[in-house]
Amino acid sequence: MNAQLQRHPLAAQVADALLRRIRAGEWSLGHRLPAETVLAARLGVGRSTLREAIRELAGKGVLDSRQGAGVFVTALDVAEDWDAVLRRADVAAVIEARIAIETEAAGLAAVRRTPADVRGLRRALAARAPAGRPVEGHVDADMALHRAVFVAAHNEVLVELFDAFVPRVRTTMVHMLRVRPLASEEADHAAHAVLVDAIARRDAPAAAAASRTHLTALKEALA
Amino acid sequence: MNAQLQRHPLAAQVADALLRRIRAGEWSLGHRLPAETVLAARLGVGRSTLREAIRELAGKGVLDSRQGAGVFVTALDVAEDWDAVLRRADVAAVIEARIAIETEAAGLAAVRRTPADVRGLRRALAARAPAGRPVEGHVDADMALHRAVFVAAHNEVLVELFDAFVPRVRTTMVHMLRVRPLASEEADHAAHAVLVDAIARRDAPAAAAASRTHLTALKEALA
DNA sequence: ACGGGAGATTCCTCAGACAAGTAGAGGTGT
DNA sequence: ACACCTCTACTTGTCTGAGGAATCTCCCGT
Repeated sequence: MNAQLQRHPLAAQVADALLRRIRAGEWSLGHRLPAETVLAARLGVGRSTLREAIRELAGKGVLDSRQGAGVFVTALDVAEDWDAVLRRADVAAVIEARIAIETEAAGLAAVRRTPADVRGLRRALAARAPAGRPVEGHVDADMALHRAVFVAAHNEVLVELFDAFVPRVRTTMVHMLRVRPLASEEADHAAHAVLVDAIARRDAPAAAAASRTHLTALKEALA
Repeated sequence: MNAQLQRHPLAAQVADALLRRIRAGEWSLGHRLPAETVLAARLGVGRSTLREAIRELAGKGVLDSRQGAGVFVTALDVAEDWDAVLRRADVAAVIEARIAIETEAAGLAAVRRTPADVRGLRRALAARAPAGRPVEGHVDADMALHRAVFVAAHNEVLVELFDAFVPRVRTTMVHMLRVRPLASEEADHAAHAVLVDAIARRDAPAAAAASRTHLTALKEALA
């Protein structure tokens, strides 16, 4: 009953318990759950708490409640979220995957970039420059520049992949920069300028190489 | 589904409204929302209704509420289903993303492969060989070989990425091979053998290059 | 300048009441 | 016997009020 770790709110605990029982097959797909008042009493929680747990699972797409009819099971398990996979994974593995997609994106961007893309890249590069800001601001500006590279590559799948990586990479970088700030702001900025210039002059190998060098250094800094 | 005819409960409407305002930038990433009592009054709904809306968004991973602190924005949009993204995306874009992760994986595999990995690769290569089978069987054997490369790279994120790509790539390849079978079975098999050999003798550049030429040819065949 | 404590703020949980919607039982007319 | 209608029991939806627990802020003493 009383779990030693109470850090999760009761509603979240109830949601977990329900999901576990659904997975176990207690209520199969399409089946109706017991009425809220009954289920709440059986679980020993208030009806509001149970309702919030149901809402949480509804948000995940597992349950669906219809007024007057009942609460129904619409899925047996949650589609695994990429964010969850990345959170669980090793930081080095995440960076390696990022190297994979970003070097390729840099090469494609050098080939496909439009004048508007180049303007966007230069603007993001300039926004990255100011020093002495809070760490979050710097990291966000950095992320914006890297995203601009993917946009210039004109490949929606790669952009989506990068976006999936952002939350995990962002928190890791913020944490790292707090513990150990960059040795040289200028060198870091110069490395990014090299990448943007390579894309601007359509030099695909140079763009890919610049991207790889930068990210490999990042990987070693974080490992 | 008859979602368009269904009248949404108030809580669901509130959840949609909140998500829309979050996307619009009214509350940025990491920012705190107004207190429940304030927000409920402003929206003209009861606190429990607002709380259920918050729970629903928490289930989607957009919001996170901490007792005593407040409700915070943890993501700007809902993690979209990857299968849906890939289904919608251009085939060429999918293959390009696959090139990105697979060339990198081939290079890493050449560095990190264990003797067991090499055995697995050779077994998968042999299983790929037999001709005159139904198309699906051939494609599945091909996928198994490519997956073995990712396994040998020892990077869980890359493996997960490949697995996410499999359904889409598989159906496309099956379709293509039905319309226009391979010109030369032997040449195709030889290309894969080159890749496996490069990994076996720890030649990372050769492995990456072999992977890239093979997949680029595939991309042009499908485009 | 630094640490500690009290108060304010915020979310968490419960209970009760009534409204709104659904589904099935049972009656009615043909 | 069959189709249709109504009525009722049940279920979810919404609101209000209360008190508890966790957190943050600010002031105070050292």
